[in-house]
Amino acid sequence: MATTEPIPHPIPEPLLELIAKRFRVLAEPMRIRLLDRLREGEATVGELQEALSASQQNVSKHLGILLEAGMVSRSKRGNHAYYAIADASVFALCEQVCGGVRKQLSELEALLGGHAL
Amino acid sequence: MATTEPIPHPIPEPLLELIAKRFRVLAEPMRIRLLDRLREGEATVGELQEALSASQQNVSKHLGILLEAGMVSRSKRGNHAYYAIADASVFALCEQVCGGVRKQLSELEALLGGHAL
DNA sequence: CTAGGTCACAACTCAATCGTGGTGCAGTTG
DNA sequence: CAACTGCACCACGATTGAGTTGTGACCTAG
Repeated sequence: MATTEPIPHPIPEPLLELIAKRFRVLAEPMRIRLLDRLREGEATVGELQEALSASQQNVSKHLGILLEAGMVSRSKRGNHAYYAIADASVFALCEQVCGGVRKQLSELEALLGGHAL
Repeated sequence: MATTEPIPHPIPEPLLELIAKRFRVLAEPMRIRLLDRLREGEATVGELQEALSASQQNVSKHLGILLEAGMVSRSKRGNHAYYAIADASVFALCEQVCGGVRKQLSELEALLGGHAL
């Protein structure tokens, strides 16, 4: 989209921490599940709570983290809070990671005798 | 490389944890610095230790984590252990994240008065 | 105004992890 | 062989984050 060559070589410290922080946000299965569910469209806390079989407080907390990271947006309508994907680029990230995971799994399968999953 | 559309919609649990685990590996500034330094080519633990101003044990430990994640490779030659990038796709990830960070920074700058970096 | 439902915040517990110090092992040198 | 160097493993505080419980704020309905 924009400049695809943004990184100076010795990555400066503050940028380094921002990058790590962003990775850390995605380093939790629950948050990935939330994002994955939000892929279908905006949803309320209650809907996400039920879809993921998690507690309301936990869902709210993780949504708060995703919100602060700028990955989702919140719009309060009436008695509900609707969350939606704000930065669709996270899916590109996930797919990249999935590629790496796939590669790893393939190697494992090869070592184990070539059986599929 | 391979299929670029690998993700079924409700991401299955085990895959979910693998993805999160991979993100977690990159969620540490020290490891990103190690990868960034290894971008120049293979290096020994001592070289990395000096380049990053970190303790030998810490460097070795993080390299072990990166090694287990399949992101670097180790080759022992004589009395030294040479580490090198094994999965160059991690840089694509970092650049994607940098894109997101840039966007965030731009928005912040816009809010603060539109000054450039 | 009262009752019920939805969401967010605060405090707590528990597990994982970072960094360090100490130590063992392999390889090199004289 | 003996001493030294380079690296990895183990165990220990100390910090961080996830998940739960409890509670309060806000909106809606009757």
